[in-house]
Amino acid sequence: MTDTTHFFDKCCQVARQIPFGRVTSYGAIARYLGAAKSARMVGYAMTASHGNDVPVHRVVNRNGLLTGKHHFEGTKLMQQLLESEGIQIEDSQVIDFESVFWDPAKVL
DNA sequence: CTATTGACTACCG
DNA sequence: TCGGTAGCCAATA
Repeated sequence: MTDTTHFFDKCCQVARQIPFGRVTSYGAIARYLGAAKSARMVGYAMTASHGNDVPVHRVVNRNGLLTGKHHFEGTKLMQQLLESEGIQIEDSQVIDFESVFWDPAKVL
């Protein structure tokens, strides 16, 4: 596991630790992993982890926009999930994103 | 090994 | 404010 897959696994681990009713950004996770420029890889890892217990729906882009909604069954499924957790969504974008934002480095 | 791609981010006009 | 371009890096073909 000390290979390149390490990055992939770490992303899943962090995403799994996202508390209920909170969200985080790809860049935040990437930065925590020491690869701030690999934000895309975080999202890529999410797709691969999409079949695991990883609440990837809590991961959004830097603007709080649900860019990954297309990877779910329904484009509105991701939004519904977040709203279900008490997060307000408008036009596939997280309202008060800063308030619900969860920084991995802050807990880990 | 090379080329393409993508759930990003930052910069530019 | 907004659309297009560039840079980045790892996985996949």
